[in-house]
Amino acid sequence: MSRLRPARGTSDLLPSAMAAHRKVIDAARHASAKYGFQEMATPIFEFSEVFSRPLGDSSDVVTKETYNFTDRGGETLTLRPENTAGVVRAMISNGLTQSLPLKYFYAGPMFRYERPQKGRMRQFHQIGIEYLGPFEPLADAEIIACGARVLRDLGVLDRCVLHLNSLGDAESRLAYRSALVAFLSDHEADLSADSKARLSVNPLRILDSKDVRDCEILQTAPRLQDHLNDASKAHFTAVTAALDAGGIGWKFDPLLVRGLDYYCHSAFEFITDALGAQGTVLGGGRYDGLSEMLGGPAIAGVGWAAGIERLAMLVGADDLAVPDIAVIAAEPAAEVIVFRIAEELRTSGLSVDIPVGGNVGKKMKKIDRAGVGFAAIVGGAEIDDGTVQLRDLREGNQEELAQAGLAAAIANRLQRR
RNA sequence: GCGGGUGUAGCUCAGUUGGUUAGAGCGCCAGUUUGUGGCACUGGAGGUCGCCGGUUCAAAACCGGUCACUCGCCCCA
Repeated sequence: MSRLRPARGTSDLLPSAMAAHRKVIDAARHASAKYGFQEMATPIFEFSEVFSRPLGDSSDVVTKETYNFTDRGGETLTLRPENTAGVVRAMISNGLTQSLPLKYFYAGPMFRYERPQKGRMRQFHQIGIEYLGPFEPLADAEIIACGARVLRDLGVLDRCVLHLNSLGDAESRLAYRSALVAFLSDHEADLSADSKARLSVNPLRILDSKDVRDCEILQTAPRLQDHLNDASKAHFTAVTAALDAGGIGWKFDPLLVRGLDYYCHSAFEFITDALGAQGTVLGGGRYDGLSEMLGGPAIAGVGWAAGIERLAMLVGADDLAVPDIAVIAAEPAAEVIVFRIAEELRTSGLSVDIPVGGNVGKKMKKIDRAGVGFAAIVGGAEIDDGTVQLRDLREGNQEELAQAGLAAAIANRLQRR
């Protein structure tokens, strides 16, 4: 075991892992483009206020999970723990509040200081979409539909259940919050230690406690859906009607409360039981208050993010890309010719490897192990004739071809496979 | 921050009640094949047994500490 290792909670993406990530990102990019989302990126670090102001002091993400640092100019910066705040900040910074609505897709690394475990890393990667501007419930439905399509295109939707809840608007949430606090205060002595602490800081979070006694108490607690005002009820009904019309299955989950403070109305998670304790594979909701919290105008928004590592574990990797052909010099005098042929083949669109080191046998062995299907061998006789020996490694046969027009001949044989 | 599990070759793992020079499979390198891969055979390289200390005539094994990884709690993607 080497002493040289990646920092805790980080890992290298070697080609096979990278291929799985690529597959997830490509699927999400294609699916979101069908809904009109355009790819963009924000910096991976921001002034710390970008995250601390909207996420709130009660959120675990900010209180204990962020990577903060001071740069040489004395600025206080934070590695992004999620990307929604950064996207909204970008909207405000670039004056795009005059160009609504905006539909953005992003993919990139996020950072949270946590104990790593299955499906959870300190540097992890997310794909996500943000739909900025519309307050209409159809926007909620559209981004959920987009999330479902990403999962379906990846072939994992049937292993996920869409959990959906409504947190209501600010008025409904406040009314419910006071009712819940009043109820739980009567049972405070029986609550778990964590929940006691949350009672004053972030009482809604007690709803998704997994503590057994907490769950018993919550059986008789006032319910969020009973405190939704008419506007909030209408919003939720419209979202679910659209999902039903679009053939998207969902499950009402009154205990689903997302961790970040700026959520309202729709909150949802696609959850799987195939990943151990980290079941949430894609989650999001509506965040109409976020822009104002950042000091911008009141602008509505809905979006979601999905963990690439978690999806990649569900999806598995494709085979790695292998060159179409290797061009082999049988003697030193053939090397420049081989190089010239390789460049010509690449110009024609083929992917070409030039194995180095050892004799022809070693080179053949190397490309065979790599899975290359064809070898073009050039030695003294071929130099004189302007030919190559084209060997088909899968069939085991070989023929002599002119160097001129070689690309077409190879393309032809690749087609026939 | 709190619990459980695991640390032996590049990888997956054996290693008996403590006992000579720590093993296997796969992988890697080389040869049988000096212009041709797979298959086979032969040989080779590669280990401070995570680290430090203790017990012992003797420790990969037993004890203590420590570090790392891993799975959970918390929270989330």
